[in-house]
Amino acid sequence: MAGNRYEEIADDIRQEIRSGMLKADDRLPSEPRLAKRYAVSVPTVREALELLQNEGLIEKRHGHGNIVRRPLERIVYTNGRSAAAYSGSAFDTALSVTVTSSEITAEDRLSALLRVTRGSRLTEYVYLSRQGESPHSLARVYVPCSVAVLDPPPVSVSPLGDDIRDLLAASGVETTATTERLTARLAVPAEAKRLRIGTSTPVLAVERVSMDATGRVVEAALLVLPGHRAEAVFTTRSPAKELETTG
Amino acid sequence: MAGNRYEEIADDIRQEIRSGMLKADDRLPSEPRLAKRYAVSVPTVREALELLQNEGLIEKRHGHGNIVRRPLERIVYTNGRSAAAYSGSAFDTALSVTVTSSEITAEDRLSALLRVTRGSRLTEYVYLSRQGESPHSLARVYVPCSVAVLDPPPVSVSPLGDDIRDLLAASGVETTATTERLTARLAVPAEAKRLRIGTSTPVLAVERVSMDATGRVVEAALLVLPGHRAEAVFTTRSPAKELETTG
DNA sequence: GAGTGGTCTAGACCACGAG
DNA sequence: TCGTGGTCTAGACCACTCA
Repeated sequence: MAGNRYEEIADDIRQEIRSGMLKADDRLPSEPRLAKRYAVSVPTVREALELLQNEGLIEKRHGHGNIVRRPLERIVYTNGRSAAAYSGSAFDTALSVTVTSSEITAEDRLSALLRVTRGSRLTEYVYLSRQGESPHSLARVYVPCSVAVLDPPPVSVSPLGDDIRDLLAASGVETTATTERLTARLAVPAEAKRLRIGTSTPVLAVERVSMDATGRVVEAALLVLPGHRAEAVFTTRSPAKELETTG
Repeated sequence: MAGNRYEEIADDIRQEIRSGMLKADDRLPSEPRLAKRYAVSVPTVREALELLQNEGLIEKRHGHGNIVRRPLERIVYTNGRSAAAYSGSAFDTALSVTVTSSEITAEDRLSALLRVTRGSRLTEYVYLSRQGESPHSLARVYVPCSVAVLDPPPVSVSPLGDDIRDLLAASGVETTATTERLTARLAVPAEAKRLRIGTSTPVLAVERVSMDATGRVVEAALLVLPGHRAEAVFTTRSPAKELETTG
């Protein structure tokens, strides 16, 4: 089926995980040991493990071992709101979200995203959600200080920073339009470290920009969602039906 | 900066491409030659080239060489419609789209997607768009035979199969809602071969489902867009304003 | 300090593509 | 046929984790 030796090995270990022979938090045999078991060299084993890492089945820990991951909650991002599938009782640990905030200066990318002049002051909120020990998703939310200066919510229930817009609304800044730009790319090293994934793991990257009625950007966010546990769902109703009614 | 040797090498070659020292369609020196130039081993060179392949800068051709890619048009998928950025005159070759169709039987995944019973008959349209010699994007569109049997458009201008919905509308089947589900993953071998990308290249995968007013699924599509040249943009207006009017 | 994964070496052999 | 990339080997050396 899979002509490559490392794919066969990955299939075999995947089977051991799915069948329950290897359980969550178990440590795989060391890479030299796996190489012996499958009668291959260590780099071949490592290629197989890389596949499993990219699927979210194992976590590689330098100096420690290759660990079977607990199944994590899927991130569902629906029409501009996070709706992490709180799939009832399927998970023994709930999501926890930590938020840190700091004031920063808008540089090239952020000034373009928020449509403010370079050097403007912004508040940055960094949302890191965890499920048990495992980092789950990463969101960075930016609000120009000229729009509002909010108290940072020390503990949030919105892993992707949705509550910022609610806080803005509470202080009189209404969001009337949100634009999301989604791309698929590999994790950059800093993200990989934070989310405990590999640099060959695909992520769904979301740029979210919220505007008020005057077209002013009131909030922007950069979301990084590991590909193997994230999906974005958008529903559009009655498209292209305005052709007849437009004058 | 980048502690890894292969990242330094990738940076160097990237620079040569961006600066114009290496031009589109140029063949890089062979991998052993590059290894000599950088005083590293061939596998290290190959890791560097893999990075460049994943960024869409080069194309690896087995038995032939590593080729500098022409810059390709970006795929912009906006609110359920493809709006490939025909960026004016920047590209010397236009997109061409070839469509092939065949009648198939709905299996597990497709029957669930289209909400038809397993074994139902479907028409499958495969859209492969190319820019010059390079495959650009891949779309598979499915229409249940119970909904309509359309003439396949032999040449299309919609690289992502949008015209199917127009054809459906022309035959009296109106689409009133479209749901897109987007994920980031690595290309599977079959896709990698068709799109001439690598199996470590991230793709933006889109599942699109279109329904008519009765909730019947009239069309579904599976889109595969190479991550380095695709983005999906969704705009939502006045969200969460119905809270006060709902009883 | 013992054991682990991370990076890299210097080859071998096979499969593919073009002349 | 020959040069290319694709896969794999059998190590070396370093960096990290944990007892």
